[in-house]
Amino acid sequence: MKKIFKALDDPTRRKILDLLKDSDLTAGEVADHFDMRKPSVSYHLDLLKQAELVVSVKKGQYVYYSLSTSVLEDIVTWLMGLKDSEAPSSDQAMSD
Amino acid sequence: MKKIFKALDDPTRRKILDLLKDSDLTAGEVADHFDMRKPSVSYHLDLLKQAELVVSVKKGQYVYYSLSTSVLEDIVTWLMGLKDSEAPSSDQAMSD
DNA sequence: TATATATTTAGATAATTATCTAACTATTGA
DNA sequence: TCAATAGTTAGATAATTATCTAAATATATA
Repeated sequence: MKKIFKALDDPTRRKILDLLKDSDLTAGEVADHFDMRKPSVSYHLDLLKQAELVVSVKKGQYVYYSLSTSVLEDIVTWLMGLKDSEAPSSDQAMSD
Repeated sequence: MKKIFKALDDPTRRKILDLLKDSDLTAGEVADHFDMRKPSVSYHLDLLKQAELVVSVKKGQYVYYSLSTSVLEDIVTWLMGLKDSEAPSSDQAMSD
């Protein structure tokens, strides 16, 4: 969870996720959407990968990135848990 | 959304939200749950307040904090939007 | 009124993060 | 084989963030 929250706390990374929502993209194609050097975009892609929000597949000289949103389950569950405070509090340590 | 993602990207603040899920607390009571000085906790409470994830009410010399999760709607909607648009590519077809 | 308690504000500092340039690896194709 | 292209890694730096101590504000109470 820690890494996912961190990954989501950045406008560039959130925009990358939105882009990948529409279609898989190479690292270069992702970079084309930003006014930023490629190594910086690579850095953001790496953080998204660490959070397991994206996966990458190398095809020849290209690296394709695509969304992988199964890890969002936990976060959505936690957020919904905040919303109905009357729920039985199975107090697991997601906060750390 | 920016401020909400920022507010959520910290273990102390996430734990504060979990605490407030169970009951409203004064700033001091919140601080008691952490190995951290009161001004630091006050700082975190302020960020949560800026994100409108908590509200505070002063009663005498105490300040009570409570959860205010309506702003989570947007985030949950956005997250679910990412999930829904999964797999535009060569992945497995959905089973019927 | 004076003192204690609860909380926040101000200012300093250490830690973390995002960005850059330069250099490196891997792959393609002439 | 060599040059071009795609992408990442390394190292430096600026910006942001989390923490602390000291001081300020507000309230309660003896």
